[in-house]
Amino acid sequence: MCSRALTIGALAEQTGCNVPTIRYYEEIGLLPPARRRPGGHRFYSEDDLRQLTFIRRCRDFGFSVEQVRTLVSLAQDPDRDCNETRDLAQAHLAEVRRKLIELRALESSLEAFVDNCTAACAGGPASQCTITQDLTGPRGSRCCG
Amino acid sequence: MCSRALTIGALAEQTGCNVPTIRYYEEIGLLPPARRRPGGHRFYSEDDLRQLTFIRRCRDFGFSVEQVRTLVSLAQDPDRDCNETRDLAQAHLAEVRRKLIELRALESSLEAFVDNCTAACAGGPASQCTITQDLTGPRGSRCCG
DNA sequence: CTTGAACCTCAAGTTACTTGAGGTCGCATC
DNA sequence: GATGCGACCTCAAGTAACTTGAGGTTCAAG
Repeated sequence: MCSRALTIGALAEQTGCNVPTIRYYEEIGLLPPARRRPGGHRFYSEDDLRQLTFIRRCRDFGFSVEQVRTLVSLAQDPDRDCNETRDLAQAHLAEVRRKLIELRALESSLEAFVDNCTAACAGGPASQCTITQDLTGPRGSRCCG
Repeated sequence: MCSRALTIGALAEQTGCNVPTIRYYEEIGLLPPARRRPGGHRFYSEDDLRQLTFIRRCRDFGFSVEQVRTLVSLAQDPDRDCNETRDLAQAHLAEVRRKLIELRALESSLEAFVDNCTAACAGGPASQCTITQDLTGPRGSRCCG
């Protein structure tokens, strides 16, 4: 036997979750109800540790809680097809790639803003700042053009 | 004079915001209270259009509503220093770069998962899927190792 | 036996909106 | 002048995924 029991604090530490987050996961049914000590404190096994590590990693990897719920049930049901898991991961990969494209565009816009402002208007009034003007749009203050 | 008045619907269309979002921005004070027709309907000017465009663009660029609030007040106060605007943009740029790094790491992990699963276990039970196993961690099901 | 950290529950707060219910306005048509 | 109907109105509640707070209990050490 090797079931060192973990407190919720120890579990939190080992998984990188916060304590209230673990209780929250239990509340929403992402984790099964924890076993309890006579006094009411939760305790956890190594299996629980593995399961929460899995969940935590999925969340780190950007899966939504609902997606994680699916992944967990997939991982626990030996009859389910592994293609489902892969499809989920693949859909998620596509989403990550879309975000990457957006973020890269955002990065160069911001970079240009900052450089431009430093070069052109450093220290002037904010209403004349090139960043503000770029964001206000090319129409400027013209009217009924 | 050139003040074509816009309905909230037209404003929404031209800025890319949803109608309830505009009302929400008014409610939280990001937009000033709109003027009203006798019947109670809101209407907007070209200036309002420019201001909401600014706000919308800031949001698209990932600034939080609170940051946008600051940017708006900077843009409207001719006495404020433009360096504040630049600093905000720069801080935001740094954050975008952090996210980019994370996302790139995430991308390659997911890519590896998917490729691995396709190559190694396509169609097998999900509990044996390489993705599931990778996410469960290197410890596998060993105990007290 | 006392102290203090860690635990407990329950409720409310957070961000940035979206959705829904139930009712009103304005404009075009008959 | 009635009628239809789409766009508008308000107010309340829902969403994701937690976090924070209040107020009280348990456990382990000294």
